[in-house]
Amino acid sequence: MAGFINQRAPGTGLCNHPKAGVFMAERAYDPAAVEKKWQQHWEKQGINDVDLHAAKDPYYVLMMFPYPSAEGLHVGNVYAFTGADVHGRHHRLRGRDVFEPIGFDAFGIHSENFAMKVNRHPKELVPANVANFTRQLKMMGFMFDWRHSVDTTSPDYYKWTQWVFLQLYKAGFAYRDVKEVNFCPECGTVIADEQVLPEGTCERHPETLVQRRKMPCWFFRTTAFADRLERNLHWLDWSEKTKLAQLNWIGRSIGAEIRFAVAGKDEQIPVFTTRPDTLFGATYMVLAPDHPLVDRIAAPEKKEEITRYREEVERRREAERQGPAEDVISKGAREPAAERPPADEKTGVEIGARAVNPATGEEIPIFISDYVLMEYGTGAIMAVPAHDDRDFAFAKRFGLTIRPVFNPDVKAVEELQLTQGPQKDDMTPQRIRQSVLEGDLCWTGPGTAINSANEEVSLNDLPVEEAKERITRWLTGKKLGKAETTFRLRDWGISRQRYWGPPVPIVYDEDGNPHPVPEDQLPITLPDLEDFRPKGDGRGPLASATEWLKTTLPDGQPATRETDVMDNFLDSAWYYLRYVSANDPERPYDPELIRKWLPVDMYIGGNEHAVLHLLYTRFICLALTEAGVLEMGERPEMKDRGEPFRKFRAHGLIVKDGAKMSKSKGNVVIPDEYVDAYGADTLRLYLMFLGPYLQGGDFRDKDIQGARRFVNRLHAWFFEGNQPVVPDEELPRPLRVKTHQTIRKVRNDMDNLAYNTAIAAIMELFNEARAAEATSDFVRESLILCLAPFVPYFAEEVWREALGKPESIWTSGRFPEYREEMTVEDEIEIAIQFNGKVRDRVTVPKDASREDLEQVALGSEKIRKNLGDRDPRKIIVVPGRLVNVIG
RNA sequence: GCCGGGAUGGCGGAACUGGCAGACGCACCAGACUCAAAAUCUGGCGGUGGCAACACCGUGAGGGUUCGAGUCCCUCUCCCGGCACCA
Repeated sequence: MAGFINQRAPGTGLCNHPKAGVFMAERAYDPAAVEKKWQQHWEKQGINDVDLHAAKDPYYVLMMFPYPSAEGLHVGNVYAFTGADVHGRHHRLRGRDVFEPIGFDAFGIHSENFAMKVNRHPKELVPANVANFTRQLKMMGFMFDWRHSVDTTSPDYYKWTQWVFLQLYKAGFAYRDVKEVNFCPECGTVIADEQVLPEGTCERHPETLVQRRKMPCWFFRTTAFADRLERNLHWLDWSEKTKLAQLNWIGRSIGAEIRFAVAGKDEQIPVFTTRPDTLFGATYMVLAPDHPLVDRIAAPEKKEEITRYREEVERRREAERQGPAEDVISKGAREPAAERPPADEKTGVEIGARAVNPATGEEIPIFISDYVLMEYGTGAIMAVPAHDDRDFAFAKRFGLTIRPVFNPDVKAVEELQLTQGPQKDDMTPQRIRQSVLEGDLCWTGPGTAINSANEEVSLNDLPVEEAKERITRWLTGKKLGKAETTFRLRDWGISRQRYWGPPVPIVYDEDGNPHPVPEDQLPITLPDLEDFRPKGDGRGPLASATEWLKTTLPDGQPATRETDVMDNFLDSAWYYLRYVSANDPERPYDPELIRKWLPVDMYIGGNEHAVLHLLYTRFICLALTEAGVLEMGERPEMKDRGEPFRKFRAHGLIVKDGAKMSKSKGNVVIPDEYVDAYGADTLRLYLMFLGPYLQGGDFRDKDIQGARRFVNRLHAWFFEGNQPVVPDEELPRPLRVKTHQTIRKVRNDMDNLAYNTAIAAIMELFNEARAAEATSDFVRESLILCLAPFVPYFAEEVWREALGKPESIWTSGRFPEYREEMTVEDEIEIAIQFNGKVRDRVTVPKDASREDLEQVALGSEKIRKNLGDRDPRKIIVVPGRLVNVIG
């Protein structure tokens, strides 16, 4: 690991030869000195500080603020921040007033668990970690305006986090409820749905199974915004993969709610279905085992069986949770939890009541089964075994009626054949259709309705979509149902039975009724607790702060404080709003600055936050806007005024020598070591060069030397180059063309965050410029301005010391303009193909006509040889590219 | 199971709306400088055959469309990510 440190970075000038050393050390590139010099200089001059009020052309660049761990900045953070900083710096060179803030997300279980591990108090650890992070961030040369930094653990910050809670509470978007929630025994607290891994384990403790517990908790009504959260994704300019993850998570499904009457009782069972068109095929119903209606309608003699089934379900759930856990321990490795029992092994109990199918008037049996979940839809379904796999499996198991109401579309059946390759047996499309019609096969694909008519409505012969429409209209008219959309998304549980977070600003009167804390009493500071560890009894550590707990209502009545603290994700769900007014004691944010600077122009971060942080942040922004306490500026492309980020880009992940970095593998790249050996500029340049930024890449110790060599060569060329500097017009045309082409390419690549190819283009230009007889100021300035965002210190050194500019590149530099007519050579090389294979290459004037090109091609000796004495059958000319002679 | 993304030299990775595959960099090889090495500079560098000119093969596998396919269409394999008894 430390091997490379002992190697001398190439070309530092400090070679072993005693004679050479003195001379070279003076002139060679010394990143440590250069970077220190400009860092201090910039800080003194306030180069990175933006006057938010005076700025004329605001451009807000945001990156995901870090959790300041004890280990310090990870190369993953550096990678993420560098990409964002390059973007910000480039836009600064394009003349924008760029605001690029940073802060620290120091509250939360992460910090708290670490504190417990090392047996220290989090409040002691945070300042040291923040100081270390600050040092590292400054070292890396990011363009942060440190005057706008925030720390979520500071009462000056969390006062306003509590304020956010109160705004949501007042607007009806926050509520307290007793629900089944996820409880991580290792964390000793409730966690959000989004923090539970697909394996059913805790995000923080991937080997600990999350329990379901019924507890009183605070929730945010994310579901109230499900529709907008989903709808806006379709136009937001975000990375597709991020939007897709959110779409999956929100899970909109469009269908209908249909109410089934219970025979002989004054009760109704509403169901949600995406296939109302199959209503005539609903031959039974299923309720979730814990559906509240079950106890009201079940036949008395079934009660015992129902209770037994419920217990069985509970046991099985428990077993499912624990089974895989033991596997994990015995295997000593994390494996996905064992699958549920095969989906076709359905279980359930008939509850001895019957429902009426509103379309057929038929009485149908009602079951409870664990394949229906209380949390989704209405907790009840109409079962159409002929056209739903799960219902089909259940019906087969219990011998229930299977009534086909759709005739499978033959074309679809044929495609099914195709896509599934050669069938094992003789399941021809005809056979499949026949089986479906006989109720021996389940068909969920397209088709036309059959057996679907009553006296008032007929769906027969209609395709699926039209049938849905017609039946929904009929149901609506009869007041038996209506079109309905449901979402998978559930409300956000924000209560944490922990210490290290902002206390929920709620107090309870003696009857246990919650009251919001008046805003002028904020912040409710965290009491100093020696023992901040969770007790595991479900109550937070704050419950033991006896003095702190006691308070009064505004009218003087005694009251008790809420002991839960708020989820860490709330701290980070509004920080970008606070940045603009980081030190304002009077208000969370200055409305004028918010209108001017928000929504954020570019947000760059990791896709692992696609559903957690990014979804919560959007929710909070929509909710605050809805509550009337937030109004961002008008941006024409933002079709919803409550969306916080105009653009979001998910950067890729960085691996080490092809393997994921992890502490256990000991292959974690620590930026400091590389900065020491190569300089921050070189590390930045290398990180941006090692692969496409949006896809990530592979960090290799050897390769970083290439980046360093490039900077060395640049340094030597700028400071010791002895080419004559002539007016640009006097340079040979190819070099001038290359310069303009490069400027165009860099501009484009920067817009697409395609940093690796931008750097490659700059390297190409430099290779040509260096080989030329002479150079020009335009070439030199273009080179350094294109490269500057990657190597900010080095660029300043060149700008000031080599080019002799009086002012900083970061205030006086302007990204160069290219001229379109200068991006094309007078003469270009085109390929001559014979029958599609390149046989020759010729140089022709750039505007050669098709006829000229044909003649040139036919004149080629290679082509003549291939053609022999035949005439070409055809000639294809692609101007500017190639000529293809077909013989 | 469903939905995304990906597979290109020894390696990281380029390639606009189908148009010269392998830019740029790493590694490697040769040469220059040096007593020597390192650093630096110059040149080479997909595979096979050939002294060479050149020829053939080559973008995960197989098929197709096209004058022409890394790029478009179909099937399959493997890898990464999201969702998953969601009605």
